[in-house]
Amino acid sequence: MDKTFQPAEIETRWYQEWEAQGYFAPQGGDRAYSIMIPPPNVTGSLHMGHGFQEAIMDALIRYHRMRGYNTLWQVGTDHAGIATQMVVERQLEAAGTSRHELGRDEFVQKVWEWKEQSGGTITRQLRRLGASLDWSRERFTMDPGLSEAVQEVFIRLYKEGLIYRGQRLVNWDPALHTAISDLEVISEEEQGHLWHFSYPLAGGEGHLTVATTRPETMLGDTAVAVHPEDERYTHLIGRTVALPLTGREIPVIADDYVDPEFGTGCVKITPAHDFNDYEMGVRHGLPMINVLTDDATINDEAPEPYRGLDRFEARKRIVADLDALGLLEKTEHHTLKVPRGDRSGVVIEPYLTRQWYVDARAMAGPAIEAVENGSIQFVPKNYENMYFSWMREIQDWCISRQLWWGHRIPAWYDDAGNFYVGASEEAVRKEHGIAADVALRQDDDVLDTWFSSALWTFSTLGWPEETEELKIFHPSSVLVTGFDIIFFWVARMIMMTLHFRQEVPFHTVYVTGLIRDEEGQKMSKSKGNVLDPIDLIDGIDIESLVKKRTAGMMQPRLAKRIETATRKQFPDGIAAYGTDALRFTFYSLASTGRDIKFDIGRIEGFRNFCNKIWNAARYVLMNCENEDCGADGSADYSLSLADRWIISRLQETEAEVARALAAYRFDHASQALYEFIWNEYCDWYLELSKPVLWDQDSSSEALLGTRRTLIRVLEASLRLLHPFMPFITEEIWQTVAPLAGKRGPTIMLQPYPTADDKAVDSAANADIEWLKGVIVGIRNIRGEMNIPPGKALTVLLKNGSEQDKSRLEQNAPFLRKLARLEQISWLQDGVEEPVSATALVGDLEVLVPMADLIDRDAELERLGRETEKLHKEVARIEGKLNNASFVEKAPAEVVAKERDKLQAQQQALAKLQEQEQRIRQM
RNA sequence: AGGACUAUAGCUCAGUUGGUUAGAGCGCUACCUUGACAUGGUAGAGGUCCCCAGUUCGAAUCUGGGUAGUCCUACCA
Repeated sequence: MDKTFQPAEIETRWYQEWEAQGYFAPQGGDRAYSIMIPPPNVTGSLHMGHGFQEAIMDALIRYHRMRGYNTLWQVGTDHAGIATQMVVERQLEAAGTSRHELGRDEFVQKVWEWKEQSGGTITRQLRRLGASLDWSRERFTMDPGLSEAVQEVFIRLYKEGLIYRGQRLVNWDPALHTAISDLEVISEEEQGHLWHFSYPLAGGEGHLTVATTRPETMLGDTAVAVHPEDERYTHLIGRTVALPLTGREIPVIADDYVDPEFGTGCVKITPAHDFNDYEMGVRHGLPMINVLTDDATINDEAPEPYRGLDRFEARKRIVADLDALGLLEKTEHHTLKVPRGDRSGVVIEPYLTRQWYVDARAMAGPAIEAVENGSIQFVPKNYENMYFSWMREIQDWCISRQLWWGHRIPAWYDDAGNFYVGASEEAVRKEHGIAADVALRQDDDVLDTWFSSALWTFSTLGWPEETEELKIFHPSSVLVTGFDIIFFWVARMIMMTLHFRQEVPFHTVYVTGLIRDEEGQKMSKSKGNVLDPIDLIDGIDIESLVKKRTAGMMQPRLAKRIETATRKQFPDGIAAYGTDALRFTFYSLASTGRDIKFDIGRIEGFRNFCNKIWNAARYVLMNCENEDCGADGSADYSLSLADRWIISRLQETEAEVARALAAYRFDHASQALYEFIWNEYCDWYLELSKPVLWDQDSSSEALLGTRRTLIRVLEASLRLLHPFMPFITEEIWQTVAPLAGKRGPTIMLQPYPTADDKAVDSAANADIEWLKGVIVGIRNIRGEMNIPPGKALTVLLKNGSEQDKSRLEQNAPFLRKLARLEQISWLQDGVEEPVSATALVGDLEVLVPMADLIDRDAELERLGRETEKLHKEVARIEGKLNNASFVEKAPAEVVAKERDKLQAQQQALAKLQEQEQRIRQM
């Protein structure tokens, strides 16, 4: 074995082996456990959020697989309609063409080509993470099978009246030329203006003043509204105003919606271009005049001078023209929320079109109930509130998109404007008796990507067929995802699955926090703070990192800033930490309900942890290979105190890990493992094994007992750790397992260690604590007094109990080795106590005679610090016990505990003060 | 505007039902290449648990009110 752990070669070798051998496929067990991966964008690449979530899923999957569950981790990718289409369109643009030039069929063909070409990236990256996904069952949302499920769902929902087609205002993306759902609109505050315009009353005496942030929509105004009880305006209700620039007259109407306090209390109403105005238009039967085109330029409904102008150009012109007419009263600065498309970034227009909708209100009821009655539980629980509040006010879901990449809507139109929903043109003709000479044209639109994702848990298992897999693996066990897609995906999955399967899609939703950079900023390309999980695994030099972060930047200034910041943070690039270290870092940071600031320092610590494990294994193998380690169980052995103790601690660790995983506390699980392996197995147990292994006089039973324990505890620890660090554990386990009497082609399919209560040995724990106390006490004196580490000390013990005496007798060799002692013995009765530095272990006094090696003043200072601490503590407890109501009201055991504590501390204090006296008299 | 979450060591974070001498990792200081590991070992320093009030014998922990930050939802033209 190398002196340091080298992950790179090990990782690829083992992953290929596992996959080739089919270890990832479900096998065995009556109990099933399944997770459906949130399908990543097929042409995307892995980011830290993926890395984090996949690490968690893989730990759960490996844990259950090892526990003997029939375990499925379903893998697949999403066609990601808008995102993918945009990428390919950009490529076409770069090549000097466009999708419209290609035509629909050829364009879709191009997208498929792009999918074939780049679709492997993310799945390769998933493999690098060690994710034990069942690749033999890989699915894609546009596979024939899944497409069939999509069509089936659409047709059935339509026939049940839960999908309908309607004309209403939608969120229109003028750059992408498609409707999008309300979830895909991001509203953020931006600086804008509030313009006040005069609308003259028809008839010429006076005017109303309206305030607007969007002057261009005035071309489509069909009313002015005031509050019905606003005394300033009640007399005008029912009259009309002459809408400037248009020559139209529009009524003044009354509506509660108007806030008399805001602006002038008069609102211009544009039902075709504003959601609230639309509602009011419907209430009052107002005409709806659409003045925009698909591109958000002014259309022919508007007066001639404005036709063909871009909306923002039109805005300027209208303000200028109104000003010229003396109708612009004032312009105020105003911050407003501007809705932008989450993909395109352009301002979204409320736009009147015909679209397909899912009646989400009807489907939300059972979905709310499933969470209320606990059929589905969110971890952490507070996300349930978020879910409820959204579900209770859910809007109908606009599912049609004016794109070419996606599941085409299974509806056909005839020239008379009738439409028919069915599986195919033939099916539609047959069902509705449409003659062959009647032309039918399929709907041009495709479905929202989330429509197919909503079916993911059951469509991947073969639905609408009643497959065996559906029976076994559905509902799935847990969904692991970020809170940002609870509405997009989780809620819709719950609705769809309940409707079509009459069962929940999953029992638990584990909601992870967001991975942010070390300053708590969201990672984004434009901020240039993105970390690629693969770079943390393989490492990257600074030049490549800078290049990667600044590639494709539109603004050179931004690129410069990113470069400077990157060079400052990573002057030497990023080291290769390996997958296991990265994964363990994710676990250690995964406390629930909290975003994660990813600090690069953490991963280094866990890389070191890998190295520690590696070297511990080297030590164990060095002492066990080619030796009898009790693998066949034939020879007699005896267990030392240390052996019994580490076995006992292993059980406790196993219990702790199980507890943590049951609660999705990966941070606790990782911490328990880290502490056990490093602070107990390596720091203490391996050291305690040395006096046995290196002693010429050790009995063969003792040697065997120690070797046996060394190897078996290591072997079990590797299995315990495997779900979190799959690669290093497999690599070491292959060599270690046979020595521990275990065989198998892979650690992956070995049983997961479970705690054996009978092996918990509290006496051994107490004895080791004593041993540690004595050693640490002596080390402390050595460290504080600057006694050279090589100098062997003579130590005297004083005031010991019978138990102390027997403990010393049994452990003297360990003390000598670990504390570097020449001799350790009891202070003889009647012998003058030498002036010493003192450590206390309970009542036992550990004396290091000062002779000439200890500095008198240094020891006095050290004792001073100790006694000061004790003084404070004694005073604190005395205060408590002198409080009558504490003694009276606190539970007796608490009071007794305080009394014991006080006594112990007082004794300790007295002893140290005595020592202080003796030294002073020197 | 409504709601959720967060505030603990220089930094990143743990802290179960109120009773701990408030912990870990990183960083820092000193010493050490001892036959697994310097990606290491030993020892040490470092905290007004955001503030105020309350409940309680007792509060990092419970309640109320602030302050600061993050996020979600809705939105006034």
